[in-house]
Amino acid sequence: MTRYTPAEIEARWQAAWSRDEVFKAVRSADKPKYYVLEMFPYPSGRIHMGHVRNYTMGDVIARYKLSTGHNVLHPMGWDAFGMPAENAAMAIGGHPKDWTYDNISDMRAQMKPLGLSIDWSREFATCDVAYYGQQQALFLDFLEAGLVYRKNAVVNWDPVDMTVLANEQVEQGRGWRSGALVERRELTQWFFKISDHSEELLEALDRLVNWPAKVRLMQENWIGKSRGLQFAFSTIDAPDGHDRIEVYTTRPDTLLGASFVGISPDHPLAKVLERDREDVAAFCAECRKGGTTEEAIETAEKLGFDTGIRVRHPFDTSHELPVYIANFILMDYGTGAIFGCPAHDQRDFEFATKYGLPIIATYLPSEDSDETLTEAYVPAKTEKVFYNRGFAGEPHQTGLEGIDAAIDFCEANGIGQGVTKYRLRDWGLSRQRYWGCPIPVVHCEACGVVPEKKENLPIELPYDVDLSVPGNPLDRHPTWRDTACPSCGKPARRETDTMDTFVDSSWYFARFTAPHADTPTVMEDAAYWMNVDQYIGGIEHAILHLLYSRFFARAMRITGHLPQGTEEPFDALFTQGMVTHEIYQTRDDKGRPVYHLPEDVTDGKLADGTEVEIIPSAKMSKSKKNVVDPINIISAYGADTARWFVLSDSPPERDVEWTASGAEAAFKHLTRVWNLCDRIGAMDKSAQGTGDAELLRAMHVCIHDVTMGIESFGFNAAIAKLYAFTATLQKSKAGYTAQREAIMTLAQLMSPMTPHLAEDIWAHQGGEGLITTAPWPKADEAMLVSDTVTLPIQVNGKRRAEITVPADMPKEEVEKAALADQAVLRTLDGAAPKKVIVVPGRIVNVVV
RNA sequence: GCGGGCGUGAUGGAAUGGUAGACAUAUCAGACUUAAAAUCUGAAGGGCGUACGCCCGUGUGGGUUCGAGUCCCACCGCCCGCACCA
Repeated sequence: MTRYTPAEIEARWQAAWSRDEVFKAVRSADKPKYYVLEMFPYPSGRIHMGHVRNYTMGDVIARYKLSTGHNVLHPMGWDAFGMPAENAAMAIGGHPKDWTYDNISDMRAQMKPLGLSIDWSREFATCDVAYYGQQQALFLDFLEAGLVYRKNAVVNWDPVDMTVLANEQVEQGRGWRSGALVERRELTQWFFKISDHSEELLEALDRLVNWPAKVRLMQENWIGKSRGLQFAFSTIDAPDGHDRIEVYTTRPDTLLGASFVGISPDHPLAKVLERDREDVAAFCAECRKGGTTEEAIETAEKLGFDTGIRVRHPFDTSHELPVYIANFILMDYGTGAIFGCPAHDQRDFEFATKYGLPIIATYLPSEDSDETLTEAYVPAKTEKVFYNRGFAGEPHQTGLEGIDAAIDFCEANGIGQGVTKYRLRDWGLSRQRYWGCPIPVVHCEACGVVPEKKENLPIELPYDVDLSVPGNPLDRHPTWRDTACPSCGKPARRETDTMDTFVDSSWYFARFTAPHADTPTVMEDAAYWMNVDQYIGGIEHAILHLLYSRFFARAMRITGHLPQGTEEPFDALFTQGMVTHEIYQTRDDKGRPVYHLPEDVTDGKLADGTEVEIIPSAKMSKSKKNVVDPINIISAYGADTARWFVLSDSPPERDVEWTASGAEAAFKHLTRVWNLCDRIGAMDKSAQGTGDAELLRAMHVCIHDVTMGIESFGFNAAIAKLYAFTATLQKSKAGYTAQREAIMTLAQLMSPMTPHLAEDIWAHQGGEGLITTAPWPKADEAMLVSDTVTLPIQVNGKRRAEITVPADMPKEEVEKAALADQAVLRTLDGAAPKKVIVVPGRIVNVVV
């Protein structure tokens, strides 16, 4: 008897796959193509279990599709620009480029032992000049097509480090290094005109039927289409040029409940007042403290400042409302000005209470409701309410009807127009950082902002930069900025902002179809391989990455870099869960938590016998030390065990908890299968046995169940079926021929998950060629149906008995048989059934 | 704050509106062994009962249905996203 030695087996089969180039993707008209893609990793330096899970899922699909006769494209690359490389350079010295490429080679070396079916010849990193140079070409084409423009936008500014901060670098309103209170500051920045495509991006969601409904819903809400009324209040005592304040409201039916007008601190009127009045300037400065995230703005204390300016109510010009500057109003949405209706908006209610403004209800639950409110009355728009201060439509109508009637009324009376707006803002791509793709434009004193010439691309990042001080090193570089104006030829200066790393990840899937081309894409390759048939990644990318990629696919189509029909680049999307682990913690002498690695804890104790506190499972993170290094697992048990376990214990869309016992159990199971193969291989080839038909029937059921499981991402359920079938085979007394067929089929069904073990079993049993390229087994339909069926019988919905009847017995017969059952008769106790429900093949319910 | 999701034994989870707890872990018992490990066999949601069986049970409270873990409403808890993290 031989032993299961994964280290030896896995190296051998990986070499065989590589030698035969079985995963190399080549265009071919003979087979249907299938493009499977997992979201590419950031090269942090170590692969983690989340990567193993993500890439194993993609690999299962890729290998399954390969064996069902598809021409599979399954590539891998690196999302390699970004802040961690700069942070590492600042923290430990070294250069972001070296750090990144070293990490890539480390991670590639850690990934290869997993035995993924990847075409490594297509590998690239987004920080390769060859990639980002093509990205610069795309940018220039987008610019020419009017898909890019410049405008002012607000950033987080650290006044001590004198640098722009990412939202992530703002901790409780302070800069993460300096600890200084963060301020908002305006800079001129580049933007993609994604908002021009709002309606399209929204409307096309309906066609993404193979996307999770929740992702589509999240994108729909993010785009945020709304219909409302835009109109102007005329002002009293306002500065010149501000005799009107335009506001947008989604609830024009509450217009008679208006008790104030609020404008953003960034509103043009606020800016004019700020210039001349110290009190306004002080208030606006106060509003600009804190981070720029919507969360920070929404959760900050609501502050208002009465400007003294008044506006006239459009319905009754003698009715005047105060104009406040308020810190919770976003300049980016609507017109940057609102009217406040405290009765029907909780935020306005709190604001009105704080500043002593009237609270005027415009609708109430019913005619006899009390008009004095203790909180805002905000019913669903579909709910029927009584309009006590309605001005359009019926007194009793839903919010939606009220809104429509109000817009009609206002338009008819010349007070504004009904307009459709979107919450989606244009995508700011400028970053004041070194380690990103340089934006290929030049600033010329005579010509202004001039696009670089394509023949001057790529604009390469300089290597000699100083990252020891905060801020953008490109700005401080002695010579890199100096260039000639592409238009007039006079000395000019390069743009020093680089692109958001989301740009890099918005077209890499298209680049994989022609990864080494000297144009961004090659039409024939894109036409053949696009779209991605199955995209797999984390739910955290549900909005931004996926929306940006959808926009980019459209922009690339418009600029001729992708063929028609690729506007939605991902045909199917799957969002997988995280890998979690318990956290082991002790306390130091000051009571602060000290974390311990799982490998240092046995039975809840450290090596010295100290008991650890066990904190329930959480996302694996270095800081909590609840990490298991895949490399350790692979060297202890092999890649097949790691792959099997990450798929086995939880549904793929949910989190999976890594447990040492689970990993060990996976290994034991694979050993069992190996031993089973060994035993069958040693059988007398002419041996006859009993139960051949039962074994083969179970095998066909297993083929059916596992195939369905893989196709529907039910990997954990598929694995459960494989466990059950292995047990059946182990106990089987069938003859050699049937057992050999069973073990070879079992190996095939396991091969997407545990490809190395499967290859070895296949070879051991004398299978032809590689199991990887062998055709997927087909379930024989005739073997799946059985002659009899066992039906549970319920009385009033409670299970009381079961009967076994022929599968094709007519309903009436089943009903008779059920009512004749002893246990049923006893339960009925003479009562006459009112109704009998027979669901063929499922259940019988007797109602009394 | 806003948007989205999730909640089932000791644990991870299974279950086209149709027998809740498949499969696995941990636990217990048995076989093998001088013993342990490994391996194999079996038990097992809670309660009552000698047993046939009965009652309760999918976060909480309601509702729809012949029938609800699954659909609807409200609440509680946890997780993800919020536009410069990737």
